[in-house]
Amino acid sequence: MTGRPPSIRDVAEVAGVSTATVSRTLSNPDVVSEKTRESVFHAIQETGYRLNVTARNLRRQESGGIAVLVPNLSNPFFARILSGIAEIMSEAGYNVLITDTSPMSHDEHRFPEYFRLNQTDGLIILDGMLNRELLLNRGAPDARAPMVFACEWIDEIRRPTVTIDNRAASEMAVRHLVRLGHRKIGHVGGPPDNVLTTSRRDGTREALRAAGLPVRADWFYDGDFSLDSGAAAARSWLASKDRPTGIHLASDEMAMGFIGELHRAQVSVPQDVSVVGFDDLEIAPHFVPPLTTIHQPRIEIGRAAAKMLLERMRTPPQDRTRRPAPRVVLPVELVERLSTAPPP
Amino acid sequence: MTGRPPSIRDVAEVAGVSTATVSRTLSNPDVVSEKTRESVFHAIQETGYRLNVTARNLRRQESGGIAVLVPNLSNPFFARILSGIAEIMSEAGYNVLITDTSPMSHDEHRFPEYFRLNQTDGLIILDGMLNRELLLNRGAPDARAPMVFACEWIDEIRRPTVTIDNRAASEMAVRHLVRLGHRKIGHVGGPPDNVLTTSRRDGTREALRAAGLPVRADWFYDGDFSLDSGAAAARSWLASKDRPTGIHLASDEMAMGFIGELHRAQVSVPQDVSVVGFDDLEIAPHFVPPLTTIHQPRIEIGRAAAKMLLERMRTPPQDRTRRPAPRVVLPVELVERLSTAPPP
DNA sequence: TATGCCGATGTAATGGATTACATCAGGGAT
DNA sequence: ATCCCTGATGTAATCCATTACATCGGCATA
Repeated sequence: MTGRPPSIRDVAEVAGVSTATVSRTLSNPDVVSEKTRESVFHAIQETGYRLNVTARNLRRQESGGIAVLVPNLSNPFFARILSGIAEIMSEAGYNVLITDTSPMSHDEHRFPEYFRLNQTDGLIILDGMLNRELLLNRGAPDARAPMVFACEWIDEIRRPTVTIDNRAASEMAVRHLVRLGHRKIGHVGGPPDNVLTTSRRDGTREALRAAGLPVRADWFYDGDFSLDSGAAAARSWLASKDRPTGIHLASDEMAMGFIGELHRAQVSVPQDVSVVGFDDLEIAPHFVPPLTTIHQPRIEIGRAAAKMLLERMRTPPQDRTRRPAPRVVLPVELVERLSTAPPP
Repeated sequence: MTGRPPSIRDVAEVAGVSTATVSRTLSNPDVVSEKTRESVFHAIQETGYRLNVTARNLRRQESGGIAVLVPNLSNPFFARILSGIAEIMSEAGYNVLITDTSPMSHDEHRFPEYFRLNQTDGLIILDGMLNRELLLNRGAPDARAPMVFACEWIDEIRRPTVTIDNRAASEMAVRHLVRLGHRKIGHVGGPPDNVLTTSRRDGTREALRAAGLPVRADWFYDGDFSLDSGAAAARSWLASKDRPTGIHLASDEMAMGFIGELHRAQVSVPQDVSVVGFDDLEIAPHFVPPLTTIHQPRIEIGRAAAKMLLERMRTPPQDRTRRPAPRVVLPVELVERLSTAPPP
């Protein structure tokens, strides 16, 4: 009874037209006469026909999907960015393949799989630490593949980017501490080679310098954006003699890990030390204490990246390389909550 | 210079064999002679050939991908489950399409898109509130499509499931409060019709009954698993006269929202009220105070669901409907941290 | 009436890999 | 020497939708 699913042929037969007409009715309704159009739609109803996307993709030399490369899916920071991407992309009829790159970095072997030709029509990259050569040479998406960076980026690779002004954002964070009266201000950065780490650290330094405050190496702790690394930074802070009274951490997760660890040591925020995070995760306003932080418009970042990629996919390759890669910078804002106060 | 990418034909030509042999070399190396195999591999190297997955999928009547239906991507609970799924699935050569169902529930219209025939070879469903009929009748994955449920499930749909024993888990949570000496215990549940809500609430009731404690309707608050709903529950708690001294909330996010809101009202946990969550999110040990909660083996849930789906996809349809749907129940444990203490 | 054009539709090639079936060569058995 | 069998390989149909090109009918203009 239920043989194979109905194909365009069956529809054509029922409607009494050729397969070409059915196809046209579906992808370009205006070119067929109204009478035909109706009988085709009717035949589609009757047969229960559904387009075979794979066949279309094969013929059109597309894949119907795009891939998003996320450095770490467990980081809640990315969820809303992905929502934004998925929203725009599925509206445009694309599938969104989400790929966590963290296993790849250690297992280069599997990497090119994700780039198999025809596997994806485009790439949104949220991970600035991917192996450059791998990205450009080996795996199939040769230098001409539509590709946009969001949040993070890679300097040597000239591609459209959607970012925020990380430097200015960290400056804002630090200025806020300065404004509250802090004179001893520290910083916890992300992983060493990350572009965000660099810009945020530079912003922090710049703001300190502008305020005439010391930039002390022993007040600049290392982290990796994770909760645990925030806790580790807290331990360093506790261990030092001359402690900063205000700290700006390059991610909310670190800020929360930091505060959590201090709490365990009976040190309270903001009474004993003020904390400014970065990201404004959903949980930030619910944390104890509610976190002062830099708000990133994450859904917007995702949407903007998706739109940019769509545009990029629509422009023919030769035009693509010619024009300079557009750079969108979205605005951020400081959200003042209760993890900051005047110094003790 | 760079025409279209090399196809199996080009390889065949270079290797001096037929396309059939190339295909066999790739998908079934044992049947070709060693000499041929070598020359084919060599030709692949030389031409830079990559398999066109779309063509293979068309021919094999597969899609090469599976879809995961997540109720809410922003909920950090799902990240590790997705990691587990992706790990197993990409090992097996499948793409993983992650789909947030929250826009769908309101926009039924778009729903069937995701189920287009040949769009996915299987489904992992983490959302027990999907429209049953939609799932079974309309969209293409007619009743025979490989489909497994994880975390949540739908009673009327008999499919393999990977779950935890939610009822027993909540019993554990409540027993812990009882053991600490609490006699007035409340509960905050998830969204009304959710299967998890029901089982966890039942577990809570059962444990109270077993301990000879009152099950008071005014101590059972409504929530929806979100941070905000936890905060709302806290406001209800604050507003009531006769307050429970211990609360078990059906998700960590709610527990954190609850604690955060209480903190704002100068009520502290666990001094004034003890809190037990559910899930053991990454942030739970870093929260202030560190959260006592039920640990769910989330990566394992993801892995198990993926393995089950793979097996399901391998068994022919007729066998599939015949055999009873397997049910895997993974163990949970109570993690005692600092959000619980004896009652004031 | 003949010519030309346009809109609507059909015909058939195409995309790339898979695989049922056909073929062929070589070894072993009689 | 003949026949059969087996392992290796080739031939060609197939999966389904798309689209360049061909065709056809009808209307308008000369």
